[in-house]
Amino acid sequence: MTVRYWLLKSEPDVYSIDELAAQKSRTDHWEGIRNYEARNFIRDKMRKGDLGFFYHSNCDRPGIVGIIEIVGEAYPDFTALDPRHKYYDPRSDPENPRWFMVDVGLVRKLKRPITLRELKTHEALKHMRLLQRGSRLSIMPVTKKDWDFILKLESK
DNA sequence: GCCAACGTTGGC
DNA sequence: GCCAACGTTGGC
Repeated sequence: MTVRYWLLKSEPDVYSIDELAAQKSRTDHWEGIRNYEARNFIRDKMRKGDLGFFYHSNCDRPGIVGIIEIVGEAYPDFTALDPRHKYYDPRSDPENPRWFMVDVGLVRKLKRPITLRELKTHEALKHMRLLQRGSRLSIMPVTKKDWDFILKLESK
């Protein structure tokens, strides 16, 4: 079973990598995905043991700040079913849940953030979905080649 | 704070 | 099924 690689976006004002680091056993659920393509990735393609980049979006210095591991298969996003929750979606039904979440564990923070700006300077990464104009997808696959390339930047 | 690009909704 | 209007994302 081969490991897949992912990139997961979060706004640090909403949920930062330091908040994940502060959790018990540095593990938490990844809530609030409300986009069908992103949902399909986590529900249908993510597997326990896959790895992901933790990406800070909509902030001063957007970029990759850490590595996380998917620690379990997707299950229904309970925040969509709770009327008092800000992520409540009345169209989600407990019998037929519309939204899903996964649990993730922090593997480590990067030694330094690898910013979006830096990623954009590399011709080799030009094809990445993250770098496409207008790309807003919050969960996306990353090829092993790109994964390795980006991790090499960390020590440069 | 601005705004381009995007995904979703809903009238027709 | 089309597509205009809308709300959201997210870089800058």
